[in-house]
Amino acid sequence: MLELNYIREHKDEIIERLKVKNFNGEDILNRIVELDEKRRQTQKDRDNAFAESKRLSKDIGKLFKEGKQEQANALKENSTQLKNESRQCEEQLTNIVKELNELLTQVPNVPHPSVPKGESDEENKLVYEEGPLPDPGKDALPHWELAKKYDLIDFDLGSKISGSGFPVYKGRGAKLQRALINFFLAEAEKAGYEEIQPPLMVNEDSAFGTGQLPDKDSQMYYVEMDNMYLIPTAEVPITNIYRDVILKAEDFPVKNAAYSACFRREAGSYGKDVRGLNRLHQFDKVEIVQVQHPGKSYDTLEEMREYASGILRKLGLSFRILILCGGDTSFASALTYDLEVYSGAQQRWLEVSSVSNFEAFQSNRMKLRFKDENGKNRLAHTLNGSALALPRIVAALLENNQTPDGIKIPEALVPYTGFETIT
RNA sequence: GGAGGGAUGGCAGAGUGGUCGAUUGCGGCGGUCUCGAAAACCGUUGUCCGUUUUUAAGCGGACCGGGGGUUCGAAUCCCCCUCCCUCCGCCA
Repeated sequence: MLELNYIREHKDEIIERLKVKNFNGEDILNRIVELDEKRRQTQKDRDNAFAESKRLSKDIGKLFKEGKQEQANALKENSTQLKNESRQCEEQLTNIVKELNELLTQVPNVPHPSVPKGESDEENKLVYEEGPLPDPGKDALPHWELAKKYDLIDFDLGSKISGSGFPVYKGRGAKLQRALINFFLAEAEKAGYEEIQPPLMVNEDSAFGTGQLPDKDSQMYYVEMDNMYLIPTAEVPITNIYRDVILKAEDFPVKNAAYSACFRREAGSYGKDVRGLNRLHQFDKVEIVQVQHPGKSYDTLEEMREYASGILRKLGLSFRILILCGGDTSFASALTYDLEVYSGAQQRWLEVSSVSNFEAFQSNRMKLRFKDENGKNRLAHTLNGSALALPRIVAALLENNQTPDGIKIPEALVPYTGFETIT
């Protein structure tokens, strides 16, 4: 949610910049400014009426104490009248604020100047590439074949138990998952992130705070009986730790890491995108979250991007980094980097990490603030990134490291798996 | 799931219809004292919205878990919800 003050003063600039996200904000922002104006006028009227009736009530109380019943009763009538007036104002005000908030929650975050205009992921901008493209050879098998061959993952079994998109990891497949999670968490700890184990279901306030609601609710699994949502990422519970919190400047940077299962409905996905591990309804991920001073959040974004890159490097995976174009940047994000690894057998790039700066967009929704040098409360900036999402890492590792003698486990991972090859 | 008790300012804890945004203690901040510190003493101490003179400050309004109601007036009375505690039941 954008700050009202900011909208008031930068309306035209915001409208212009939102075009990069293909969002036409002219009508909605004009209406917001108009409602804001109305809100302030109405509040003034209401406050004046309230102030007056408050004064009267005090007088009435005094008169009663002095035993002057009749005078008091006379004043009562005045007071009742005033109350009716102020009640009308109050009602108007409630309606105005309600509409204002509804509109405000519909405006996406303003993209950073470096975000290119574009419709879809095809227009994302390549900013970095590292390592040779892996070539496992002509006879290379895609990961779903390898998973079957070595009995690592059973997709059919998952379908039986739950449905498509819920794979069952078995034996060394399960162990590989556990090894990756431990490796990622150990790396995060080394980098100064405090580990958190969050709830996997969240309430409405939390889902709203990070921006999943009201816009993306069809992407989340919803437990109607208890009005809870299964988390699509640990970002949601972790960032919401700081909802309604006022931090001290010296708390920055707040750094948390969490492993969690993630649940996504992925309505509308189809074809090669959902083959094997490419897109799942349930998957594992280690997420890193930082809360940072507004002046430093972009340095932090670079740091987090570099951190995720470092893990890929340690796993020996070639990767590239893209800046998402406006159309592909999420509702709440101002700037997002995607990290992609090359999947040798599928011969395509797979997104394994997404690192974003939300600036004050989430903070404003969840009232995450800090006391600045002058003792004033200001909104903090929030950032998060995957470090990393497991399934596509597994896909790339299996495909790129396949040899006639089996699948080689990257050296950095061996201490965690306890085996060097899958044969 | 059933029965009961509770939710007040950073924390602890008063307040059950009338100048209560709220007694008090602790903590925090500033000061006196001191070479310095402790102790003691004095002062100060939240959040949000609006507004005025466009630093800072003053003024108006809201906020005693959340929402609604009664009343001229509610932290205090009534209703609904959430969370916490105790006991019973169930249970990984």
